[in-house]
Amino acid sequence: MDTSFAPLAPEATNPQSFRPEAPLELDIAELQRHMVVTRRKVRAGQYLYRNGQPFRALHFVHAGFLKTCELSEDGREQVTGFRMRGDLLGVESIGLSVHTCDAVALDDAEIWELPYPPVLDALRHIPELQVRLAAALAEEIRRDRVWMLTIGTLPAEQRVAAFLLDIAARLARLGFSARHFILRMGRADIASFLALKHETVTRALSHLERLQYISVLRREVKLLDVPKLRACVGTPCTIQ
Amino acid sequence: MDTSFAPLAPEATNPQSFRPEAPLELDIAELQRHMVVTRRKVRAGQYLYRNGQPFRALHFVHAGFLKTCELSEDGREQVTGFRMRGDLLGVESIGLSVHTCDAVALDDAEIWELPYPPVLDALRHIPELQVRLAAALAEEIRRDRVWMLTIGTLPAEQRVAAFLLDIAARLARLGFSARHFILRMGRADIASFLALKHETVTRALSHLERLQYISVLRREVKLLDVPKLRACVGTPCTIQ
DNA sequence: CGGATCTTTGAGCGGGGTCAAATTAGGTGG
DNA sequence: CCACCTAATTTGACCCCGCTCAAAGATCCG
Repeated sequence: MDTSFAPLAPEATNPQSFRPEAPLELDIAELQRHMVVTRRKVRAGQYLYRNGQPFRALHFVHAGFLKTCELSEDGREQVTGFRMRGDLLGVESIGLSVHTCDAVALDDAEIWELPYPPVLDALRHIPELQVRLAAALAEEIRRDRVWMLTIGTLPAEQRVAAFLLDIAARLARLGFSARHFILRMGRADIASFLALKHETVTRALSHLERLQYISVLRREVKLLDVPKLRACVGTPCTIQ
Repeated sequence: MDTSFAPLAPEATNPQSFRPEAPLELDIAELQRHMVVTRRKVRAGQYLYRNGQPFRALHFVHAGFLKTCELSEDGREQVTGFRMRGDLLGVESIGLSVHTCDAVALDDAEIWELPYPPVLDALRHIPELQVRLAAALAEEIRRDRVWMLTIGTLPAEQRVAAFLLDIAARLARLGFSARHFILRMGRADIASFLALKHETVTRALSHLERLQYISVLRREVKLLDVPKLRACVGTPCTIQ
């Protein structure tokens, strides 16, 4: 079996090198005709926004990788999602004056800020985009609920498999390799997102590797047997 | 201790007898000026809509109690929420042509149907309501994420306590008693929602009763010690 | 090189799941 | 109205998956 990572050149074959030509869902150019869209760099580890800070903009991820975290008053923390190029952050704060969660860059990121509430006025003049915003919010709800289903009905290893397939599919939509990628988050973040502990995630990954479904070395992942992974998470095999 | 339910007259003190005078978030009268709002009765156990059916309307709950269920292709099922008077159902399907989940009445319900997409056109003529819709969607996202936090970070008994406090708070907002109510759903539905098994929910309720935090008899619940329940779910006690 | 962080693995335990049975409520038709 | 049937709830006994605790690499950064 070839699960060695040696032949990988450090940068040339990096499966997630920057690719600005990937298509975007949102037509930013159209929006810019109606408001001031400012660009913002956020370093890995920095907060894009924090729980309690004033809500002044929607944040469109142009490049980079982030996580969103829900917090409780007594200090519990839950990763609620991972966001990448093309995702819109901050929509959960619409209707409020402050953010109710954290957004943290896991990678150096470039964010385009759509000032709020001006963005709502802009949408009023672009009825088509208004529907797009509602649709984007609805899709966020659907995504969250599919994860509720996953977490509520699948055991640890299958949650991890579902997580890998989700990341792979999203990277594929951006034009990256779905079979070979670098995780931008640590085991603890994956664990929190999947309602597990980091040791359990590690063990699940190790076991999936022993089954030859994937190969893992720290944050580098290769999907070796996607059909088996899909079967693992309950998607009936398309063949047969 | 008085945990007896004997003194309860069958209807007169029913903590959830119909109360149409409770205030609503959505101004239906305003909407009716722009579209045809049809009323619909749904019997307990019937589907309001099902996964895969065409998405033709948003559904406003005027009376009754419902659950929404997420389904997987391989037959797994997850209760994603319980909906009562004032809640808007179907928003998760905005942007799609079919529903992606089930909505089931747990009680005889009266639903006001806001035809879609006409409702979007109506919103275009009522800018204020357009923002309300986005805000309603955003609040749905926040609610889901708070449950992710609860399920991801609290053990079984505390999840059940959080569930009871949530139901109580929502009933209170509708003008019902927050201390004494009838659950409209079975143990299995609660369990699914909280990512537990029904026996675990039963045991948690029994234990909370033994602690004198609540009293339970089948679906009838009294909250005896709300501060202790709140402390249980991590809300720092407001009194010191 | 040295220290902090992240990942991996093992050993042991326990919370919650599984299986089973008893009890009770509710519905239905005689 | 009651007998019967079905479904919901409760409880016990047992077990296992995932958590806890601990320690040993591995990687990164100053």
